[in-house]
Amino acid sequence: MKRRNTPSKEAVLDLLMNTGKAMSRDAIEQKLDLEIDRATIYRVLNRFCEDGMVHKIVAEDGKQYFAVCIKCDEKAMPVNHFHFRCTKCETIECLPEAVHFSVPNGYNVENINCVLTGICKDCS
Amino acid sequence: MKRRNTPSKEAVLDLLMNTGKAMSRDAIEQKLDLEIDRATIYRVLNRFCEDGMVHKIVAEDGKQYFAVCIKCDEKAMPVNHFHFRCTKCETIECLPEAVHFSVPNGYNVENINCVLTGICKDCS
DNA sequence: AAATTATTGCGACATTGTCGCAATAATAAA
DNA sequence: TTTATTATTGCGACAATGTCGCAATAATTT
Repeated sequence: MKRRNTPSKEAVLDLLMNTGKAMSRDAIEQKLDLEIDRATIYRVLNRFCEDGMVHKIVAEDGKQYFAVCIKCDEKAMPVNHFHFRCTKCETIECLPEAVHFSVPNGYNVENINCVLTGICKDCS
Repeated sequence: MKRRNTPSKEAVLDLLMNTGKAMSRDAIEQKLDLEIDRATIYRVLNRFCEDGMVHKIVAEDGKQYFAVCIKCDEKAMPVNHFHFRCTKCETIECLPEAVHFSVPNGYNVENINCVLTGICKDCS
């Protein structure tokens, strides 16, 4: 299962790196110059997630958002960080704020999904 | 807009109070003895939310889950608490763990949605 | 240049959540 | 009790999300 380099793959990754925010499939589709099929975009994104280059967040709107992890490393972003979704510009940012919590005995946490919703700095 | 008492309303509320967990529309539909239309269930639930009796969480599966707030008060549950979604029994619990965070200047938080996913005490 | 196989596009699908509209039923008024 | 008011329901329709199978395409290896 060796990965191959394709225009779709590069275009999506470039876009995610340039915007630096978490984007939904339709936002990606709109901002892209290329026309890429919906299913393909999801497959590309999910492959990125498998390879650990991208992480996925599900927001209150029930949609999946994808953000590059590299950006997180640059800013020394904690692994489990909060996300901020702006309802005006419809983007999601990774916040440099770690999620701290504890769970009762017997609970086994495998995944964390924390999203704060509101108006972001640029929009207020 | 005075609320009226209906069998649907009572049935849904009873169910939510008895299970004490956050349930999705389809889980509610299955566990219910009555047959209630999908749209009606959503309308009942959203009315509960408007009235502050129920709160809504969106999980990583992109679905909405609804939990009674009364239970939170009994246990002195913090307003913004973590939720735990078990992938085995497919239920969501309110955890007695408050969500603490801070946001950069200029950000205005209106809503909080924090879900931890994994295996719960009963299923492990 | 040919063979291998990862990737793509297309169509189809199940599912979620919402909305408008006419019919029904809960409550208030007579 | 009977009538009037209007909140609620059921139905159908709808847009949107995310997934999957399959045949065609194209990136990589031989």
